[in-house]
Amino acid sequence: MSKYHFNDIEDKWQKYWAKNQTFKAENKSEKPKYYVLDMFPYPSGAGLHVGHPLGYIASDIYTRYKRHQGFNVLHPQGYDSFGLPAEQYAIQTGQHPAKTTEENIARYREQLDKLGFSFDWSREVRTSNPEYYKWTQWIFLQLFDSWYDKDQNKALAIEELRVVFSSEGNIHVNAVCDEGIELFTASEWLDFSETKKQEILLKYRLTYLAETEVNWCPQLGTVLANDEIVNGVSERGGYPVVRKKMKQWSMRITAYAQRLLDGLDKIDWPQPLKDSQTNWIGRSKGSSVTFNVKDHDAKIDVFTTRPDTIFGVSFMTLAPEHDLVSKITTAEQKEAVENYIEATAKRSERERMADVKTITGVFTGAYAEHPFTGDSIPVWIGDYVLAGYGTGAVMSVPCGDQRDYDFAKHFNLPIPNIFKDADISKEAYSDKDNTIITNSDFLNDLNYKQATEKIIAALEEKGVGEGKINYRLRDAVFSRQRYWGEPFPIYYKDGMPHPIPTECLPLRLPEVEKYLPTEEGEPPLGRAENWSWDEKNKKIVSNENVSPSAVEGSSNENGIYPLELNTMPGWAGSSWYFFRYMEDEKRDEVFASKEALNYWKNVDLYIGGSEHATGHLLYSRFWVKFMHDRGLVPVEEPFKKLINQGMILGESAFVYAISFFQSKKIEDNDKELNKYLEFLNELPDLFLSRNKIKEGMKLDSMDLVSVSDYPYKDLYNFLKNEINDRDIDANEFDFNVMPIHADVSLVNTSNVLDVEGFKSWREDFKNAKFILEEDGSYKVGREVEKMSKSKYNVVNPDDICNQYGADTLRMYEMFLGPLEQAKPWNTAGITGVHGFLKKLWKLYHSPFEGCKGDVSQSQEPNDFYVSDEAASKDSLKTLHKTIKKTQEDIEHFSFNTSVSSFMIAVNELTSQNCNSREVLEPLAILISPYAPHIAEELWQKLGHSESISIAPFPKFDQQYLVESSKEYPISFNGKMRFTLELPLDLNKEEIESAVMAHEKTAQYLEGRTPKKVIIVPGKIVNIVG
RNA sequence: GCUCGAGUGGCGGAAUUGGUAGACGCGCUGGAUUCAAAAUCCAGUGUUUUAGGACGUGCGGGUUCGAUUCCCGCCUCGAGUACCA
Repeated sequence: MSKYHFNDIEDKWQKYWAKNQTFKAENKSEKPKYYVLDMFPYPSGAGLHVGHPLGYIASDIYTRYKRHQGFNVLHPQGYDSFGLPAEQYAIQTGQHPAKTTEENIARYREQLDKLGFSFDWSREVRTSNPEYYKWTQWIFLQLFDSWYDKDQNKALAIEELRVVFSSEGNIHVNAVCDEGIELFTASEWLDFSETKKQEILLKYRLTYLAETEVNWCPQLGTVLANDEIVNGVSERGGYPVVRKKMKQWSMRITAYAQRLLDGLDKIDWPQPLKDSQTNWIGRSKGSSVTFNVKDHDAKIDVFTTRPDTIFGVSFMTLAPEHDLVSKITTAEQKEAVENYIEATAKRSERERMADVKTITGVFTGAYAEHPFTGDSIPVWIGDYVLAGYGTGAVMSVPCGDQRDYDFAKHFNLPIPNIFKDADISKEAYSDKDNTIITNSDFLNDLNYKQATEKIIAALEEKGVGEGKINYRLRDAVFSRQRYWGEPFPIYYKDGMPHPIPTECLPLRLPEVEKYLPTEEGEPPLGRAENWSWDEKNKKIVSNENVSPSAVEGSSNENGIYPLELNTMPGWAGSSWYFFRYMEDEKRDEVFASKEALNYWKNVDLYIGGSEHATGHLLYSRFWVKFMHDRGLVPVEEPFKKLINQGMILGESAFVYAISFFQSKKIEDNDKELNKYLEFLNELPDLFLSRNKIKEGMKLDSMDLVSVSDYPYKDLYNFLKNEINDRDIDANEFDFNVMPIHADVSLVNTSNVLDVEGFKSWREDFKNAKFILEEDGSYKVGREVEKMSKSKYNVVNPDDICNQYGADTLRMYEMFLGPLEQAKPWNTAGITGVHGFLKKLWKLYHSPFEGCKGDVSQSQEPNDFYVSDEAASKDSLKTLHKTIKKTQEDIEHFSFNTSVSSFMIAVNELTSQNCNSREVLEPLAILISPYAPHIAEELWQKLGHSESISIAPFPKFDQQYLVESSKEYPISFNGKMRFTLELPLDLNKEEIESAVMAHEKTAQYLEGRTPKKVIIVPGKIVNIVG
């Protein structure tokens, strides 16, 4: 008999798809295109758990649906294969990261293949492959070769800048560039040495080398970008991060701040994701104000969002790192200021964050001059002012800003009030909307908006400020002091970076004998012996050939120069990979051909986690905008629609370890004390079953509980037994309870622990003892947490596939709940979905009693059998209802509800004894995006020789759903009391008379006359009264 | 603190523009089948009750004939962000 042998079926079709290249996308097609992409995985050594494929399943369903709809779909997959974990592993084991990466990828691929995804693997990319990173390096050089023109609001070739410099100097150049660039004329430019020219150009390049304050992580031995730091520690590993000045490559992403903000309106992304990018970019509108420092030839520039409060300034605060500090500090204050700077530099970022309440600062002794009143304003330094934001200086208006207020209170500085009728005795008044300015000269009696307009005009007229927009977004540090990343195609000549000619790319990672920094503190590439560039012969040569004179730029140089030792960060390769997939044939010649780029354009649907909100998703948008400016790609946004899949959480299991402590008062009696300590030392590990823990008891704490007071006597009895005939009192003990993760595979669905399995699970639990429930079992506690190896709550998809099949796993993951929501995994529930697939299988096989058609054709009971006779009206209704629902659900990414509707359909068709081809054929297509293997198998049995994957999606026909009557809910005062079946063609009056004539109506009215009768034909009847 | 999201049975979750709350599945209870188990099938399953009903979508108000859905005010949980001038 033909049972549902899912393992055989799935194996068969996975082989068939691979062999026939069923899912290969065409770059030339009559069909409309559609591009579905998953955020590509980092191939970690741990392999996949059931949480990882969630997004892949969703995108695969959508992909397969689009194919049924007649689209030419591009659905590729690859690996983000450069990264820290492989390198950390290499440091520990000495294995080349390329090797472990290769192994991890093989494992990932095997796991992915088992799930039946319809990826076009012929287009796979790996960011660590030289054929791929060749183009990452190439794009880097394009950035190196570009500057940002604010007038045209786009990136232009650096060559154009040289032309402008040669003809008119830099006076009229309006570029996004380093601050404080000296002005020069055309003739001065032409007289500059080439090195000087390079130095100047570097200040304009979109990727540039500069001494910047970076986040340095000593444990990882590398700098980190802002988005790689979570709560003041490194995202990977959780190591502390300190601030340090270093010469680093940076990306001038700030040039694109406004466009990155504006572009958000044009893309269909989840609002929370857009919000977090908006916040990250952090646009604020205000103005700059310049204050002269008294008795010094110095000016303090500040940025403020409240220029209207300028008459409320009572002091100024500089960041301790501010350049002016050393210049303006008076002799008397010198020592205090220096001590303060030293103290703040020592504090790590984390300490500064954890401790926002302590107010610290020092007076510099200097005074600034108020631009309007001419008053003297004391200049302080304080670490509440950040060096990296705005100008690193603020005009402090204590009456309007809470931090300034707190600072003023703490140091007894004056708090002048410039707000009409505002109470500032307890806190600052920061309510912009109800502001009326007073005590402010020409701003008196104006509101916030009027005052702001007027003061900006006044500042501009006086030449001491202007309206300005400020962004929180910083330029992105692009150097990493690591091995396993893309080498920069850069060498250093006379201290200036020079690009490797593009025809020489890729610049391959050199071999090193260790993956650690050098003894001199250089990055790992400093260990490479052949890591110098021969400019004349255009090749990599041994470092021995570099003559010291070459580095210093003397005249007798030999043309051989040292190569850059840093590598690129993880986001380099992931910022453009979606374009690489578009190209299938000319990958050697271009990163992607014009034809491919113009055909596929951008990703129509992108699915991945929300953790990439301010990293990958922002950098990709930046690179795409840049590439668009330089004419490399036709689009300005990479991902048209984006969906964040929610995390699948694990259900951790806990056992409860008991620790005993002696509580007997023993005074100066070592012997007595030792007796107890010795006994405690010899006690085996003890675990308490879940229900033996007193309700409300504190776990994981040092609050001890007395054994003799504990309501369950098991602990006392345990001790008594262990004490045996020793001279120790079992009542003289306290204990506490520590929950410990147990591996979920040791626990069954009723939360009962496999005690023997647990003892052999870990060596240190070998002799463990257990206090069991009354029924003799050990029950674990459960808690929903992130799925992770360290919490022992990982469920492996391979196991699920072996036991239930990939189709079941796919459907179950969808069935768990809405795609975007986080939800706990519970293996127990999978039987429902598995049972559904069995029922579906049966629908095409078992000749039911009373089924239509000639049953004798079927040779055996349970053989495949589908009738060619017309389906019943009910079955057609079921089918079309399901077509409608499925289509709507897929288009709204509501995959959980469509699984329900399949279940309903199969339940209904089963009870209708339906076995008509007319219904069962389209049903197979409907289900095929979700459960492709079983659908292919049924499709083949239905007599088709081609894959079901391109069968046209069934057409919904309204006529099968037309009802002639409706079961009306009859409500009294809004409460439904009974239902009444009435023809749908009745008008309001007819419905009313039918309802009023009904005996139950009279019963519920109890003789009252209805005040009102609400009738919505086809919906409801509500009687009020 | 700020921004965003979410609160519905024992559990995961349904409910189109306000119109029969709890679809579907798990779990649980009872039954059929079986030597027994698995598997399968059937029935029941929000709470409460004096069996008519009453109460029920985080809490308190409001709009409405009618509110899980709309409005106002709170509470709790989760995510992001963190002195941003």
